[in-house]
Amino acid sequence: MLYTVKEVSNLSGTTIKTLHHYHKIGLLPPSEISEAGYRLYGTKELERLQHILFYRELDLPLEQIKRLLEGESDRLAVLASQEELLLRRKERLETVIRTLRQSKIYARSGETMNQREMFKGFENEEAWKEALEEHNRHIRENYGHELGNDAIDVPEMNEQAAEAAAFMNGMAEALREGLKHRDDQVRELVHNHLLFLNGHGHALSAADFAAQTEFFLKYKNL
Amino acid sequence: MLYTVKEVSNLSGTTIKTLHHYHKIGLLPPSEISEAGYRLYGTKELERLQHILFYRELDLPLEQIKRLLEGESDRLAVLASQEELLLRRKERLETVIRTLRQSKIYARSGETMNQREMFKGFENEEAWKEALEEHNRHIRENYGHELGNDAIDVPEMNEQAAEAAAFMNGMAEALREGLKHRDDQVRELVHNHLLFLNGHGHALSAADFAAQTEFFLKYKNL
DNA sequence: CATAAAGGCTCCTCCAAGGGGAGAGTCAAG
DNA sequence: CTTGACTCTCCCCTTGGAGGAGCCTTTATG
Repeated sequence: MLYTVKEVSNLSGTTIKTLHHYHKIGLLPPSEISEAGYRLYGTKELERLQHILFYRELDLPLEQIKRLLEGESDRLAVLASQEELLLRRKERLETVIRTLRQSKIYARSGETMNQREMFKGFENEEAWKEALEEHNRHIRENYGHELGNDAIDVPEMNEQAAEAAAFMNGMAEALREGLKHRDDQVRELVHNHLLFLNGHGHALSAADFAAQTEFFLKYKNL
Repeated sequence: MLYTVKEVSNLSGTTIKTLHHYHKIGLLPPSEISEAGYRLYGTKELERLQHILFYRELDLPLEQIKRLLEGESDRLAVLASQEELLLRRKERLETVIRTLRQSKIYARSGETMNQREMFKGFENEEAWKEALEEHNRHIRENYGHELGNDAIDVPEMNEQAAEAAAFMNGMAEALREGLKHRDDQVRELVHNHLLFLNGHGHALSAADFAAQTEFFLKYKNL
């Protein structure tokens, strides 16, 4: 099966101009050229284009993409390294979003923000990696465990996260609607939460939980 | 406090050349120019630069960024709309990553992948631009009622869940290791948690949070 | 005070990654 | 065989800066 420029363009979302360009610079030559000079692309080329788009999502210069693709012919290996880079990119984006949210809080309060903090996430690559380190340290220190690069059991994490979110949302709802009417509901909510925690390696008794909440009370004036 | 080009550059991660450029095109004029012709930037300019960088993260052309910033002088409104766009961007990135993972599965199995599916997340450029257009219209008209959360934002939900899980795990860890040694750490944990909640539309003050935990105490005997 | 290093300015050229459009050939259907 | 949708090449244009030359300003130091 061979595709014309327009078909490839429609499939991939790139423009015909871009395909011309990629041909000209030798990044994506068509598999075949018809007698009339029409570019025709096959499956291999579609795969290569997909690789190119993944790399482009990371803002790599085309020249570098070309070298990367020429150096590595194993599609699976390319995909794996691209995945890692895209995840880093996502983390960067998340840092930017966190920065934005911090800025909103400061803007609302009318305070001025630390100038360094204002630009977290925008730094250049090196500073960016440092920031990631710092972030990981921050997470480690504040939340007591690695969210970073170690082997994390993702489904397990997701399950925990879903439970925690459900618990938090449930509590929030209970608070909004007035606790008095919902004693039983909240009791069950807390109970389930404790069961869940215990079922996931957190040996947390109700008494401990109460101690935790007592502890919170010391910090009313945060 | 005024900053020279180099200082702004270091703070923000932009180059001096970029600052020159933004001055030349009128996107970010310095607040003041010294007798010797040196550019000097104040806090307002840093904030504007931050806005610019947020928009640039979305690949908006500088010309459009200029118009957007000129049309809107309320920092909080700008930040709110930028947050929405960045979340959409993150969603797009997540789609791309999903596509990549799907591709890995196919590559491993040796099967060929549906050509449409191969480019999920990329093909969306048009829809993405339309969304931006729509958003621009939105910001031009009014942004008074952006607080109403209509549909459920799935990535947003996931982030909330992850934060809640991290918070819970952190607290559990702190409990296990003994709270006394970690007062400051826990204080910060709670503080960050509150910041996070506030950043996500839960108008929860420290006092409210304390009230909530007080409530927990009634259930010591679960 | 002199002097050097570091930082700043303008002006000019260059680059990547395409976009726009002209002018002309090609293909498929009626 | 004509028409409309596609395609080709060629050339110039644009965006968002980067690099460097040549010259001025500020600051630290002996």
